[in-house]
Amino acid sequence: MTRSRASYRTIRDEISRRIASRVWLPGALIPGEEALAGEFGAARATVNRALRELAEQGLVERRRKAGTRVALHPVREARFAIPLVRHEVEAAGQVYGYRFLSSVVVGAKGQVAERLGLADGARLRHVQALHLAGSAPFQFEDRYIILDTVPAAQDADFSAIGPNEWLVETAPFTHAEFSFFADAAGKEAQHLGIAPGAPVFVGERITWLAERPITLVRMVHPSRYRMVTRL
Amino acid sequence: MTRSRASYRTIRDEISRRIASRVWLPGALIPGEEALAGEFGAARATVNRALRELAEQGLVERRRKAGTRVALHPVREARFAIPLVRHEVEAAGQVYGYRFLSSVVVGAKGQVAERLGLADGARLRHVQALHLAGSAPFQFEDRYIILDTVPAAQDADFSAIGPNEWLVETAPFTHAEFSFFADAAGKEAQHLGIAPGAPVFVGERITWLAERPITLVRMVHPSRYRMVTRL
DNA sequence: TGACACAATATGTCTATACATAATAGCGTA
DNA sequence: TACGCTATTATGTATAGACATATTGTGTCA
Repeated sequence: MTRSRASYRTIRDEISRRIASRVWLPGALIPGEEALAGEFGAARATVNRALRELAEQGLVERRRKAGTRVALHPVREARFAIPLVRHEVEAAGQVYGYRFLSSVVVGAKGQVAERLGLADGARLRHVQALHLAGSAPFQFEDRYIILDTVPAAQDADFSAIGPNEWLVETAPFTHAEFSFFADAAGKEAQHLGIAPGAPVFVGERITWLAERPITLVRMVHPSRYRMVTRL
Repeated sequence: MTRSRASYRTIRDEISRRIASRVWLPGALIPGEEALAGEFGAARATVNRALRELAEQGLVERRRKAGTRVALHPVREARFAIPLVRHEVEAAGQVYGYRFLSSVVVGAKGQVAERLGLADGARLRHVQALHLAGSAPFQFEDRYIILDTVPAAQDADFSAIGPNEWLVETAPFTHAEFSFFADAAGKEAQHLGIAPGAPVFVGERITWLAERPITLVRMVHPSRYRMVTRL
């Protein structure tokens, strides 16, 4: 009976349900893997996988010897996919457009040098481009590429393919830092077709290849943009 | 030899390294689990776990029978922790302050009713509050709680403890939708101590308990706020 | 009483094996 | 050639058993 195919999914969802329905209260210790394995008629490894996923979701906290307890303040995390702009636009059912604006090689200085941990004067390629959804501006891209780390970027042609797309295929990264915030539109206002000072949604990203910075990019969206995720 | 303690971490990191160093190029098929198990002197299950994690990170794509290949456009995902405001402020080393602003029970209507999938007139408790970091406004919270789903919220006292904190301990959620965007400050400007129309960073969240909406909240931050994550 | 060592314990990980399942590739037939 | 069935194959999941490791709690000794 209940040849219930006690898969780790079943177990995970059932435990999740018990937490949601307050059978197991926040902070409470839940039965050990062995006990649950008994209850569900599964192997401990199966229960382990179920609990491990719940812990990743932040629904429970696990500690050796201490056991598993329902998270008191479920510090859950939202996950946002970071796709290519092109894919993002196309996924919304619109036609992607790309407009190259400018490119120049400069020496690192000031805030940019500091944020990248570079000595003043390190050579950077500074690229600006505009991404369109249909005929409407979608994202203004303002990017610095560290030529020491990615020498090939020196001569890359960004007039047809965006530097982002070029980079993901050419220079994989190992670490990254993302930050998102609201700002008032500055010089990019004209490219985005909005008034100077209008609110914009800014995403900044720095990527590294094992301690060496690859690129710093500032992606500016008009305020109609929404970054959405579900869980 | 290489009694190398071939843990799944070791394997995962080594594969990750090979991808980063372009030993295995984007789009390329990498050896099967069996082969890798052989190479690393591990069981297939161990290799499986390593690859499964890499797939979750978006670094590789796996399909039955087709095998595992290096993601062409690594659609990686950034994960943002969604902590309690209080913890967020305290983690920044500042003193958390809370100011209750208003609370009223209203009937659902218009956009709010629509977004929550509620019939017009469903009873909601509408709460407004301000969260402070030190003496500076940190977040303006504008929340609707669906009383059908959380009857206890009818009489809860939000003058000392914020509705967010009350909810996470009282009404765990099973699903959620997050969205983030930039906007121009409206009526909340005065509470945040900024000029009307100044850019603000807005986080909206809807949570559900198994198809039943719990709450809709709009969290408004002054533009100095940054949402940051690393990976 | 306090500090420290140690045993007990729950989770963490690995192995070997088996069967399940999705998806491809190839074969045979119309 | 086109279509559809089938065998094959790589991943997906489950199992029992074992050992590893972190952490708690206890007991001992100063």
